[in-house]
Amino acid sequence: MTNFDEAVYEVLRKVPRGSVTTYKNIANALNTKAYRRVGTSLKNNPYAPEVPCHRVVKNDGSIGGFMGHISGSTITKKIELLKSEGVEVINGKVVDFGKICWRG
DNA sequence: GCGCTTATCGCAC
DNA sequence: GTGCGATAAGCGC
Repeated sequence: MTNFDEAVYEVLRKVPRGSVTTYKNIANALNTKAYRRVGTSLKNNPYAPEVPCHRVVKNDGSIGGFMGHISGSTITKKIELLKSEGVEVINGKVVDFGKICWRG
């Protein structure tokens, strides 16, 4: 896999609606440890609707979002979308995260 | 229990 | 060749 990004998108696309995954989970799926690279690749997000970067959260269930820029423009709106899918996000954290945590 | 530091991997400059 | 970045885990206080 030359394109790390593409691999991330592919894995993320496998995540079913109403579930969330973590950077570590994706990195693990890719058999790598570049947790940070995963998010950075999601930042590019050329497959916006197909690669829901908002569906990816930290290993703790917190959105993390953008080094703390969350409240303002990026993730916040998408959180509402997540709630529409069945993923409830409160205070920037996924509810029942450990239950909807998707794992390959 | 909370906070800070170190470790890790790939990509861009 | 060096630095940086949507994290993670460990150690310290």
